[in-house]
Amino acid sequence: MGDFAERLRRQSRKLTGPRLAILRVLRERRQPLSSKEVWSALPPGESDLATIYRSLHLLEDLEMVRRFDLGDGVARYVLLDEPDDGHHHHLICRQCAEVIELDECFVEQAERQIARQSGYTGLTHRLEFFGLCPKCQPV
Amino acid sequence: MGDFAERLRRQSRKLTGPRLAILRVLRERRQPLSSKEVWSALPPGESDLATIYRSLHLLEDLEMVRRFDLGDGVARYVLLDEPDDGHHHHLICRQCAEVIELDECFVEQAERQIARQSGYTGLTHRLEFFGLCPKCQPV
DNA sequence: ATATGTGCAAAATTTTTGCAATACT
DNA sequence: AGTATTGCAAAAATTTTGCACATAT
Repeated sequence: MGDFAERLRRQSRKLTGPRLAILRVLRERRQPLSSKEVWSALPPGESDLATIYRSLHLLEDLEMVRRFDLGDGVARYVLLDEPDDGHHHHLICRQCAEVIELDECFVEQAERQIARQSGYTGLTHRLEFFGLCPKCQPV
Repeated sequence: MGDFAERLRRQSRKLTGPRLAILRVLRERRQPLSSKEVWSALPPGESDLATIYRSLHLLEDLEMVRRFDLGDGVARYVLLDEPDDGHHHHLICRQCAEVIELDECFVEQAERQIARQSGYTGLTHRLEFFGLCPKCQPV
């Protein structure tokens, strides 16, 4: 966890109790969590929802956390374990929302070609797979 | 536009003024639009925001429209021109939110492999590219 | 010491819902 | 005629903000 302290300090941001707590929750449950879910996971009375919203925004800016839209109107976040964790994609169960990380990424070449053809620069992408995990499949 | 009437009728849903208006707006501006944006695009006093929310939900269920999350907390929608429009991806300018449709999709093989390895079924995916369009690039 | 961050309460935003009146088929 | 849908107003739900106090560096 020392790494996070480091990265916060570098931006003259502080490693506070609430931020640590949030990071811990995101690390335990590895699913994308909404602000409210993080808040419920913390000891009652010991955390403030507004603080969690603010912290998650900050952590997103610092790229310690990644916003993740599941398609209902709620922002969820997952921990990015390493600073430049490279890059991976997700496989998400439509039913139980289990998330599997896929570590390969084969989109890079396509990205280069698209950049060339469109004139766009600074390309990034987001790729997510959805399906039914084995446990959720009808028998 | 007759096609939409057809598809609504088949589900015993009605082709009403507001729905037509919404579809027209989505067809003219081809960008992903939020409920409020659709509402502002319509003659003032002639449309109700709640109706637009309800209509967009319905149209999404009927797969005449597709929900599109740009990452702020606002649901946007684009028209799906054909019933099974196949499948394409988007290239979105981070600055001006211009959207370009990419009609090729090269993810299908990967999808098959992931399904095989993970045991997931019914795989679908979502792939979006982000970048700076030529007009938005710093000189 | 000082800038950054928290907690609380209040506000702003986005989305949903109830119900009587209206419009489509 | 009969059901689906609208419009309005009110409520939920989510997210943001102001400000005095607290905390990390």
